[in-house]
Amino acid sequence: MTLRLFDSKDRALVDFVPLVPGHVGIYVCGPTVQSSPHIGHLRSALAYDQLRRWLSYCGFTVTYVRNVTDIDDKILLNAEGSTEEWWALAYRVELEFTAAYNAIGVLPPTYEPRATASIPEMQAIITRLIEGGHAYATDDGTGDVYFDTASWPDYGELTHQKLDDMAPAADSDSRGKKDVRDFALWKGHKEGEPLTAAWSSPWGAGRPGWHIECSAMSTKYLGTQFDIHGGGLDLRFPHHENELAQSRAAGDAFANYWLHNGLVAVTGQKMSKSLGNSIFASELIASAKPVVLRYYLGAAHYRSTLEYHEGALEEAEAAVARIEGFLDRAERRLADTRFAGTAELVIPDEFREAMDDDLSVPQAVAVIHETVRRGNAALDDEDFAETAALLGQVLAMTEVLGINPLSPEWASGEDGVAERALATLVERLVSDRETARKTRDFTTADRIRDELGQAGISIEDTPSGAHWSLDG
RNA sequence: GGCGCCUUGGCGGAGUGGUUACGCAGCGGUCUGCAAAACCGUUUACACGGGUUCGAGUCCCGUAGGUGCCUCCA
Repeated sequence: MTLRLFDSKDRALVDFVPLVPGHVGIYVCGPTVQSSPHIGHLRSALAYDQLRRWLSYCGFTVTYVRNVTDIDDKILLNAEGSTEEWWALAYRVELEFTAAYNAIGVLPPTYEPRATASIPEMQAIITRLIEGGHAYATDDGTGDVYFDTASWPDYGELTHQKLDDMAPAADSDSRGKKDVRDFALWKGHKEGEPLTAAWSSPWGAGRPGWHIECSAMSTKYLGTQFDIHGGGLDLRFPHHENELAQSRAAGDAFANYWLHNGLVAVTGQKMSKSLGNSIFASELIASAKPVVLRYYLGAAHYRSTLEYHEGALEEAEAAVARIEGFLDRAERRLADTRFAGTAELVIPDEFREAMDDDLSVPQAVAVIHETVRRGNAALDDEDFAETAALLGQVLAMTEVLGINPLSPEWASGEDGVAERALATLVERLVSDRETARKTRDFTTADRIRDELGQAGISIEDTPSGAHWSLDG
C-alpha cells in the first residue's frame, strides 16, 4: 500500500508519488520569530515531524526544509522603542523556538534557512515577475513592488476563490497598488525604519514582502518543482495562495502536494493574543513531561482542530504511563529468561496501514494500545515468547512516532548521583518491607509503603519481588 | 458577501455504507494479606428533520448551533 495524503489544493486524498523515486522534498512554513512559541507552533512542527519520520521509516531520503522568517513588520514593530535590535529579537526568539522543538523531540530539519539569507533569490523572482508582466514597481516613489493579481488568471486556485468574490483588504498602504488585492513583493524602505532592515535592490533600498521569501527558499533548496509544501491552516490564504501565484507566474512548477495542519483551539475558539488565551510552549514544558506533551500534541489527527482543555495533559500522562508500564514490566520480566533482548522491532500491518492513510496517527496509537493490552495479557499468562514479540512491536511503533517513554532522549539530564543515593535508601526500605511481609507483619509493611507513597514513590508487588518507581 | 470546517457515549478522540476504535474517568469482577499494576466485563454515542438504500455517525437535501480564512498568524 502506498502513502496517501490529503492535498488541500485538490481537496482530496491522493496517492503520494515522489518526483524522484526514493526521495522526498518537503518545505514547511516555519514561524515568524516575533514572539515566544505557543502550543500551536509545537503542534504544527510536530505534525510535519511525524510525516518526516514516517517517510524516513518507509525508506525515503527526506530533504526537509523549514524556514525562519526573521524579517517582517511585526519583528520591526516589536523591537521598536526597545533597546533590543530587531535582529537580536528575531534571533533570541528563534533560539526559543529551537529549544521548544528540541524539548518535545522534533527532529531538526535538514536545513532551516532564514529569510534574510535569501534576499538575492527573492529579488531574482521579483525581476522575473516584472519582466513577465506579473508585477510592477509603483511610481509613487515608495520603492514598493506589487504582484499584479489581475494578470494571473489562476489566482485563487489553491483556496478555490474567485478574485471578484474576495473582500478587498482594508490595507492602509494600498495607494500605490493598481488593485487592492495586489500584494507586496518588495517594500521600499521608509523613513525611521532601521537601516539594518534595508537591502539594496533594483527598485531602491527596502525589504521583502512576506510571501516572496517562501517562494525563494523552497525553490532554492528543493528545486523549482518539489514534492510537499506544508503549513498551518491559517496560512492557506493569503500566504500560500500568494506563494503559489507568484511562483507559477514566475515560471516555476512549485509544490506537487499541499498539506495543512489544523489549529489549536482553547475552549472552542482559536487561540489568539487578543483573546488572551494563548498557551505558551514554556507553560506546557513546565507542566508536563516532554514525552507526555509530545503524545498529547501528536495523538489527534494532524488535520483536526486540537482542543486544549484542563486535564488534557493528565489524560495523556495516564496513557503514556500505561505504555511505559508495559515496556518496563516486560523488559524486567524477560530479563532473566532466554527471551531477554530478543524483541524484534516489527511494525504491525495495521499500524502501517493507519500511517499510510493520511497519517492516521489516532488509529496508529490505538494499535499501540491494543498491542500493549495483548502484551500485558501475555505477561500475565507468562507467555514470554509472545511478550517479547509484542514488546518489540510496541517499541517499534512508539519509536516511529517518537513517543517511546524509555527512549534515551527523554532521560533526565541529571548526573545520577542523587538518583543512586535515592535508590540505595529506597531499596533499603523496600527490603525492610519484604522482611515484614514475610513475617506477616502487615502493619509495618503497610506503614513503609504509605511513607514511600507520601514521598512520591509507588510500590508494586510482583511475583518476582517488589518494584518501586517515582510517581509522574 | 465569498471560500471552508465542525457537531460522536461523563471527557478527549477515531471511524466515511453492514462486525469492539482507542485513551482517560466511573462501576462490577479476577488476582493480591491489603493495595498498586494488569486482565475480564460494563456504562447500549453518533445535533435535529427529511431523503437514497436491503442496510447510514458514514451518502444527498434542509434546519440549528459552533468555528476558521478573506487583516499579522502554526
